[in-house]
Amino acid sequence: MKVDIAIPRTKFDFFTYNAQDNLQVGDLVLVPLRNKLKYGIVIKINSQRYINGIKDVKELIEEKFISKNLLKLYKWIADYYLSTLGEVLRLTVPSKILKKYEPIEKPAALPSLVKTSVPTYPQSNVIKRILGALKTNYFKTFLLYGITGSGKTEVYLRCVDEVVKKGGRALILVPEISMTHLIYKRFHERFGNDVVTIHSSLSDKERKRLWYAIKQGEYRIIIGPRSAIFVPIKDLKIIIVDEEHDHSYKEHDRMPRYNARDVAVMRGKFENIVVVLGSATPQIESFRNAGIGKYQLLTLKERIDNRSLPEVEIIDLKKENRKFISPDLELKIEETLKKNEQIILFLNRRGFAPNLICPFCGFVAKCPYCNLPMVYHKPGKKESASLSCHICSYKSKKISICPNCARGTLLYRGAGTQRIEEMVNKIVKRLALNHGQIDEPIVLRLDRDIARKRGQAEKIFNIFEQGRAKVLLGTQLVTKGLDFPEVTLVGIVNADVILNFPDFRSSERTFQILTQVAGRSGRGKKPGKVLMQTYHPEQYSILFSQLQNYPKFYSQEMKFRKELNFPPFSKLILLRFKGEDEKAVWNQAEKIFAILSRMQNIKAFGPNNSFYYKIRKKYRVFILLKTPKTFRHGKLRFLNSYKTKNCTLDIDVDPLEVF
DNA sequence: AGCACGCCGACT
DNA sequence: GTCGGCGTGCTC
Repeated sequence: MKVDIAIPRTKFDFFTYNAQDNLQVGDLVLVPLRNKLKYGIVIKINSQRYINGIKDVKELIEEKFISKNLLKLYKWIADYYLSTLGEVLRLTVPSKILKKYEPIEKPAALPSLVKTSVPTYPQSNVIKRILGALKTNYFKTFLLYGITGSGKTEVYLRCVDEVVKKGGRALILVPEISMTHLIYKRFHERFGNDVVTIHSSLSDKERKRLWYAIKQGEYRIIIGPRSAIFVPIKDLKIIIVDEEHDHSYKEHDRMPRYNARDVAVMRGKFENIVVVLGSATPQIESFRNAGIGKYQLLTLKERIDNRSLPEVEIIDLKKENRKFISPDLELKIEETLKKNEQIILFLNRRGFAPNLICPFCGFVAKCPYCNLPMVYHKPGKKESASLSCHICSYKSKKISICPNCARGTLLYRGAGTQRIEEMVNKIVKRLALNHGQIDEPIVLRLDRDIARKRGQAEKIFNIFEQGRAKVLLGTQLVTKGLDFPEVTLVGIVNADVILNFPDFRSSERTFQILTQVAGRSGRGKKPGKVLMQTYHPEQYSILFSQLQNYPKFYSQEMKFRKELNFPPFSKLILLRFKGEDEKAVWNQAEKIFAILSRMQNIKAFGPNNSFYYKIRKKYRVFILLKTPKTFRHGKLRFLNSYKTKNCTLDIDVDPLEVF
């Protein structure tokens, strides 16, 4: 008999082989491909496909390697994201197969409800609804919209507890590595060794072992980032997607460009289980889905223990004469430090200064590969002062004299986290605080430059949690999921960084990030305060994040989306053309644009320069397609063959960034 | 996507 | 003389 076999890390859906009759769909086999042996998964038996030169399956490795439900899911992903099964399986099957894995025999640890707390009334209402759905053993998706500090994690814990008691298993997706351990901590103290995290710093060997261990049911609670959605789990009963609006759930670099949140919902559908999407600032599409009944909306409107949301004050930077830290913010920082309370400062920009500019001729230091301004980084303990391209990571030595006119010294323009750190340290010094440990810094900076070192972020969070430092200053890393009760002041140094992106989601992202970071304030007994510095105090995402009013932001944003026919009113597909030969890239884009504009039900926009027109010497041009939501976009698959020598084409279904 | 084959520059 | 650079093209 002939069988169709999907082979991971190929760009095809499947290959056809001759085989014995004993093979079943889902089996793992070894097959010859291009005079090498490869692992593959049987996706169809009794294939009628006719093709020359069919080879034989070499060996059956493992029966029922992938379940039918998961295979259905993988096919859906390949289909929906215009990818192939071979590409999808790259994410789902360990690169080297472990033979004869023996699960460790461990006692079935009962959930240890040691640190259980009593849920509040609103929490228990929400929990009741989810538990009700769990009892039915049927697919249902909940959108848990709960404001910051309303205790969403407690809801997750309760639901997982119920699932585990009944012998089921739970999968919890979290946005990224830095957040994995925060959630892990909460689950670990409740469930002990039944919890496992899959984080990116695992070695291949450990990852492989975990994959098998999980598949064979060794753990009951699995926590991981977006790729964890693919892991086979026995008796899976619930999938929780924490901070469902987060952009790190979307893969944008390579195929398949999936969104793990949406894949989670589809997995729930195929496996007939419950999915919970949680957020204080749901993605517009998700809230819409709740509005039209596709998801069930659950709401937590209040903070736990009757704590109030922090008071948010806007500071108009137009009136502050180009100061990075306004007098109001400076005063508030001083007051808070004097009271010995903690501060989080947020600025979405790494480095010391985003521009190095000549005051005489206007020269700006730019990356030779991307033609974009280089960011000045101060010397660190190991690195010397440098200019760094934040797009391609190219680094060069810092220059002082203008290479263009040689008339004088280059100036720093703008401020990144390093510069703000310096300024805050000056404030601290002036106060001459009695800190006890002289050698420990009062101000901690956390951005990707620092978090790059393994375990460093965790270390910084721990120091801050213990109160050994008073100010935590950083980029997006300090906005997500942090729960430090002693923080009573959050300062947003520049609320506009994301707003200035030419993207239809820039308002939404601004609202999300400002609301999230504001929510870090006043989580303990003392009331919190937020100071938000902006050049656009009248902009609606700034205003509604000041009020921390998601529903109002949602309805305003929906008006704009409807007017311009953006999601959730349409479906987007982004085509990105890239190549070193500028002309070839444009030619190819024009050619495809002509084809697409003749197609029914597709509105094509472009071709346009990308916002980053050149990255690593490659020019970038895009076409945006808007289609009706119900449009079957599978017919666009033919675009995959439009790659040429000089021009590659990336296709992104449901892109989150359109520039 | 990988992985081989293939045809030109700097090395033991 | 070869090692290896990455351009090109194929995989049941």
